[in-house]
Amino acid sequence: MIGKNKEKVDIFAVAKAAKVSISTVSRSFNHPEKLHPATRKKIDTAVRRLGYIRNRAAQTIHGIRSGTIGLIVPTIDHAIFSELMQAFAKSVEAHGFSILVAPHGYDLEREYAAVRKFLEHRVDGIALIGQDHAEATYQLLESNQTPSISVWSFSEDSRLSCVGADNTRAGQLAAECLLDHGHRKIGLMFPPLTGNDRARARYDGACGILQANTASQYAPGEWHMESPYSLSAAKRQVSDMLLQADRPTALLCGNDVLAVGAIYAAQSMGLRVPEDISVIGIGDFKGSEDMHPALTTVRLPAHEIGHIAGEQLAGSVIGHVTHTVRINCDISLKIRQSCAHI
Amino acid sequence: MIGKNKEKVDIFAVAKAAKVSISTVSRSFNHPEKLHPATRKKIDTAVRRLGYIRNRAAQTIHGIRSGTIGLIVPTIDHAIFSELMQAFAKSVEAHGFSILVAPHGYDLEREYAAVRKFLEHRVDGIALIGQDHAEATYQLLESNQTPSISVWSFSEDSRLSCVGADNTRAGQLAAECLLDHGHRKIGLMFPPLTGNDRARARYDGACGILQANTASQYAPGEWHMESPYSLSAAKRQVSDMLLQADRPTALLCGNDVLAVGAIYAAQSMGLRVPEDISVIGIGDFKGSEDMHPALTTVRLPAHEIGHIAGEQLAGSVIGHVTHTVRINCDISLKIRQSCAHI
DNA sequence: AATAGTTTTGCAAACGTTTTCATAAACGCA
DNA sequence: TGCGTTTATGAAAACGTTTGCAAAACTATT
Repeated sequence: MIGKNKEKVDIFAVAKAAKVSISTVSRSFNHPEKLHPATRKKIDTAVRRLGYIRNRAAQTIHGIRSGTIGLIVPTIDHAIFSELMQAFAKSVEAHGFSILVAPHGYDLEREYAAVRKFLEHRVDGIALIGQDHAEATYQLLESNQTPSISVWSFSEDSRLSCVGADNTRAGQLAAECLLDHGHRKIGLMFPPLTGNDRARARYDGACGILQANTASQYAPGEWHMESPYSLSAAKRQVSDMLLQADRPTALLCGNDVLAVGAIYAAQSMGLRVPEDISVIGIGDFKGSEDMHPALTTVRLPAHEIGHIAGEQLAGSVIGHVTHTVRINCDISLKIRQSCAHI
Repeated sequence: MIGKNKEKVDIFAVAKAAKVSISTVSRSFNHPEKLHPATRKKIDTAVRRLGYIRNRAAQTIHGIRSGTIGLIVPTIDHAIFSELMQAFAKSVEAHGFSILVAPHGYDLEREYAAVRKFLEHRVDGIALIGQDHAEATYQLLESNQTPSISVWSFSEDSRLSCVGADNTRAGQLAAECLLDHGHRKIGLMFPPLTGNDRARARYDGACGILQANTASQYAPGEWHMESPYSLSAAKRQVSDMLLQADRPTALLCGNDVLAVGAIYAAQSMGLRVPEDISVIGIGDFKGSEDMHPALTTVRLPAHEIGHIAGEQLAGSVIGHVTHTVRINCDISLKIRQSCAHI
């Protein structure tokens, strides 16, 4: 633990200190069983005394895996992705990988740049969120043999391996739930749809069901809101809408953050949820279940998705998993308190 | 964009394709101005045609920076750290770094392991959360010349450079706020204190104030709760406590997540916040302001801290910042609706 | 047309490892 | 004691870059 001498401490320094050759030192790390116990001990002591730390970069250019996996997300800063990232990180770390993260702010060009950068770092695998990516991104990934996976939305004909859930179905479930509860005047609030296949699929799913039900007045004009992915923005949006004379009896929100914002908006105006207005979300984030009223929502298993994605990606790096794999995680309607029968 | 030929495409391949030497190719990346425009163009075309991607590992062993910064956090999965990480990531990325993340689950041994691993990857800088670290971690960081920084809690005698806020003061502010509102029967709910200097400082700060006020009954026995960092756990905890005959009039929570859990607990039992029980948090996470009732809390500027930390760390990697720096970001009491006068 | 100066390019060493192959040391057995 | 094995170690090439230095190719000047 001394090792504060100016000399750079590389494998040569260790070799010298232990009076062996560098090959032996290297072997003591990679094939310790091939060493004479005494030699191993000598080396161990030298390593400790010098505070030697192996240089992965040097190993990497030798063709050995870099031991890193890249995870590119729209943003780190929101409930869904945090939960996903945590699970993903945990499972790839169990396989010994470190994880490189890059947020791109829903900008597909920046996403492309992030992929490039990660490839320069020679990551062993790359995970992206969803299926909306620049054509150049797909091409880059395809022309490289770097294993990659698309996380969060399932699709039968995804260009990449994917593990996720059926967002269209999620939107349908939410809409059906509202209809089943007797609602016909239904407002919609979704995040911006461009470059975000998850939101788009949910939206399409929901609209499909609502349109099919001729009696429902879904989202004409001001009942149809677009809100950035932010609780306070959603709250503001909904507050304005609720001021209108004719208001919907229920609100279908593209994700739980928006839904929570909607509920807070209603509550702040003195309206009761669900008596005065029903709200349904999609996602089932941490806390959605615990809030008051407990949020009715469509559960997407973020943790499970992240975990499986990590396993899959690690698996295809290590070599078990070789071909494209597509995994559809179950979603389910969680009927709680924020939707009333009408 | 063809480049799907099996041949590995390295700098030699590009050189051959462009009919120049590898030195020239290398220079075209690192000192493009030294090249004849025509040569540069030839190389550019070859690079594009072959889909060549530079190998950072090779650059790294040459002594060039790896272009990565390590960020080690207790968990990715919670509001505070997400916001911090996002801001941190954004600011270091602006300087061209990629970021390696590792969560350690509040386990200081795992934190040490993460530091080691990052050093193997030859990160250019390391950011840790708070000041509680294994002695071995500190020593490792000190014997290495890798710039490092402690984020989130400020301390005048921190061993590492730090940028953060005064958590003790935060605890004090919260306690003072409750006392000012006339509360004397005050319950406390904090996350586990070991290995978490932020929570400990807040706790000590709060208790200091409460003890100094002889009239206050702070947290005897069952008013004194410890809850893991989870909304639902906090909710359960508080629900149980509120069942007791003699209950506090106010609850001081170690962070906003716990506070929100407390509020949901009260609401679910039919109690009104703040009329029946007041709640104060610490942190001011996203959404705290928007909830109903709006959460009274002590604001710690997560975004600002993350941003400044990123700038500082990038700065000391690049070389401007050379000596230890300690930055104390302002905190402030946000009086909103969840605390009543008594 | 020759010279000096400048720009552009190439050669080769260096970076810190891993690994193949060859050699040296140790061992078991007749 | 000597032989054939087995086990442990070392020498050197390879990995994909960057860069100092020197050579070559231009430009400008006379």
